[in-house]
Amino acid sequence: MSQLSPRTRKKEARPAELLVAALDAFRERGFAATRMEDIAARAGVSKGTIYLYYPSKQAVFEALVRERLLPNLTRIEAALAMTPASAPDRLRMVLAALTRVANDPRLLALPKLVLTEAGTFPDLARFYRQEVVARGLRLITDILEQGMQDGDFRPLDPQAAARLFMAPMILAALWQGAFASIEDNPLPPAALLAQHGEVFLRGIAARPEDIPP
Amino acid sequence: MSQLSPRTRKKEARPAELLVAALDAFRERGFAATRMEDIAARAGVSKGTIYLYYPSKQAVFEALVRERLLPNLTRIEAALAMTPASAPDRLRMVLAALTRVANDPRLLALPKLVLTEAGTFPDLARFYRQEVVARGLRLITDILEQGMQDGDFRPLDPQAAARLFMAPMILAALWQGAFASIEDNPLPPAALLAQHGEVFLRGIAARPEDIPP
Amino acid sequence: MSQLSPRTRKKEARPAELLVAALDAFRERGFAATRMEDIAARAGVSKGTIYLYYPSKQAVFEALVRERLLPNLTRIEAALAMTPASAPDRLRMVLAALTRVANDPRLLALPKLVLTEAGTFPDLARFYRQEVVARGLRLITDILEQGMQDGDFRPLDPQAAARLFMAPMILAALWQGAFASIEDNPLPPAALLAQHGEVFLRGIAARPEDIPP
Amino acid sequence: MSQLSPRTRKKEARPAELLVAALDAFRERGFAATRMEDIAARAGVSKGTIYLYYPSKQAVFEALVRERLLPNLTRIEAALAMTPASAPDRLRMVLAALTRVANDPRLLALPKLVLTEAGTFPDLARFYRQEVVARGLRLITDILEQGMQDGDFRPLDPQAAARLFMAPMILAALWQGAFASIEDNPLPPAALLAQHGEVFLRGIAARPEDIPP
DNA sequence: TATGAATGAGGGTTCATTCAT
DNA sequence: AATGAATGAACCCTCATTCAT
Repeated sequence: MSQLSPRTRKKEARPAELLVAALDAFRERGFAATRMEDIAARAGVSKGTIYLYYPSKQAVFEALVRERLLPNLTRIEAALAMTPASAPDRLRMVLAALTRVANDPRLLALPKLVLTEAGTFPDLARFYRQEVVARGLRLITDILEQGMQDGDFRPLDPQAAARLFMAPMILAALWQGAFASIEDNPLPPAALLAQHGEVFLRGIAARPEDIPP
Repeated sequence: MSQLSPRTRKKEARPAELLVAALDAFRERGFAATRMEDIAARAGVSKGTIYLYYPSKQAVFEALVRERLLPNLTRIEAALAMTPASAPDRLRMVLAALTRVANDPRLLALPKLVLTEAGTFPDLARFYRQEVVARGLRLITDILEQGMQDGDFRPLDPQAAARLFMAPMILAALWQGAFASIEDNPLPPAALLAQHGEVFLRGIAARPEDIPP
Repeated sequence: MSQLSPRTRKKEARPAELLVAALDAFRERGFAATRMEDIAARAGVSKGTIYLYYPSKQAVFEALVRERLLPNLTRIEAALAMTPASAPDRLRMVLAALTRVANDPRLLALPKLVLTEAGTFPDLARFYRQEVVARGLRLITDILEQGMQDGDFRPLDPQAAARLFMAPMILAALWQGAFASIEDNPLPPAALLAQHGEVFLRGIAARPEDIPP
Repeated sequence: MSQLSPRTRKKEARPAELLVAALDAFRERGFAATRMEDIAARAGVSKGTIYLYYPSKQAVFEALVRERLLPNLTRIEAALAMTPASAPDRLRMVLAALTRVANDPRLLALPKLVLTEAGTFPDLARFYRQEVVARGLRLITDILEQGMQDGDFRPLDPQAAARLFMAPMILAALWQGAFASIEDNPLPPAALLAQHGEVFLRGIAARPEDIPP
């Protein structure tokens, strides 16, 4: 992999460069309003070059989701598998990971784009539903169920509670795209998620008085 | 709806008919992908007729927000102004109102559309930001501050907490558009919001043990 | 004709009112850019009413030319037929008539409109060519030939000279439409035609020194 | 013109090819009635190609005026600046240049188009007024004033006389577009201008008897 | 006779995609 | 592999004309 000559390595890097350019373009204008020429210009190549690597504009979008979002999810899954932490602490770990994502506007843009464009691209929505959403929700429901068994959380519908746990993240993602440019005093995503951790953990705790403020 | 030909139906009903048709079309395909002809066909009129009532596609969208979403907000504001209820009960009232909206897919589609298309239509985003979001958030922050003063809620950042309170509503709105068609066993918005009410109220309560489960 | 009741007279006047409105509209925006609704609004009627009197927009235009331009031409022909004046004086009479037309922006607009739109309406062009241009040129060529016979004018090609005699009139007509609105110090048509009379009469005179300055 | 396919022809020639095609199309149908597709078909390219070189239909028109009409004017100005000829001879030079333009139907179509469409395109009218009309009139008024000083011309209003000098040219331009196709025995523009030179020069001469017939 | 809501063909413009170089 | 000129389908909007009242 790293034995390749610079010339070859450059060729290999091209698709990734294109995806970065596409992500920035999509972030700024949305999928529909982004022209292939915009992406090409950002990547410093010509319009036709994109088609050497991706057969269509939609394919660029799909590659973006596939290659940028999933690795983050996999990383969290791995970290959780290795730790013996309690359910509340695991939720805190997930929240910390989400906060890292939320602080990177590029990463934060991906869920927003998917949600925004899912209606127009059923294939993408299906892929995202299965590969990202389902896996992400399972992560949370597993923790919730463990917490209920351990007596840390009171009885909950894990499906609903898992979605509630993710909701502020989605809100933060959408907010940046929708109102970022016109918002006078934007609330930083990190502050939102911090408060969320407190409120949510207390809200589901079996003994709320034990939760540090 | 009516079997009468367009020329014989009453013209006063036309704008409302067009908005309903437009909302259904936007719900199904999004704003950008909806053609004026789609809206016209749904309304049982011809393309040009729309322009007798709205000067552009964007104007149709704006009318939709203005005439469908704002009245609901105004109604809640009025109801809250008249009641002597405590802060927690006020939050429950708002949640009940949100649940009513969430159970009407047409209404629920509007916030989703705005969030989805806001990037492309800064004017609309600004209008929505001021007339819907700002007013809605003030509603919640007022309640939260009252609750803190009354000793019902523990100390919170009202700006963050208000957004957290709304987050599941946004999630429900997005979910239906993005994944409704492909979701195997969708979680009803009402169930999500019910659980949210419980968790959130406990999470912010000064004495969580007083909150009924 | 004048025995009709007011109610009937009003109906009879409708077509003429429409033509006046159409002329004003055409003057201001040209034929193509004038909408039937513009004409209707000026005439104080509704769009559909125009179609009760004229089957199409083009028909309105043709009626305008037919009923407004020809009578003026006929009047000059009649005046010339009755006078025993010399050829130079006849030319001066024609010029005086043209000056009266040139001072009435409404009348002046008609030749301009025809010239402007003739390319798009071959039927109209043919009618105008035969009924207005040919008759008008014959008027002038007759005078020029009389003047040559009488020894007042030097030998000329009457076809060319007749067109030269009319050229400044055409120029004045076009000028008002094309540049009237942006011209800083417009030259009044009457001044142009006055100078033209002098220059042209001297230019074709057999004894230019006899022409008063 | 070339039998090569558009993709193989040279791109440098494209703008000029498009202008020729556009001029022919405008000549035949006028600006408003010409569709971009007409121009494209004449140029042997597709509709979209035009937009690679000109941002709008109006821009095509403006380029036409700018690149076809102005150079002719500049050429005359330069020629006059270099010659020591008398005022009458200068007028003859201008007339010769006008005759060359008048003999080229394509060139002759441009002033006609501007005059015809000026009402609808104020920007174009303003540009033409300043860059073509004003410069052209100054050319003539300068000559007229020199001629009056030299005692070659009798006292005149130079503004009016300059317009009178141009009037037959305008007439010729309009005539071809308006009636060319239906005229039975058209008078060649050259003959008209030749006679005009004679008549006008005699008409403004201080000593008409010196003017050769 | 008069209205004005409704129609729908038509055209300017955009842009994802193709392809000759 | 890379280019970028060329393509042409698609879509918003206009407005002359129609027709039920």
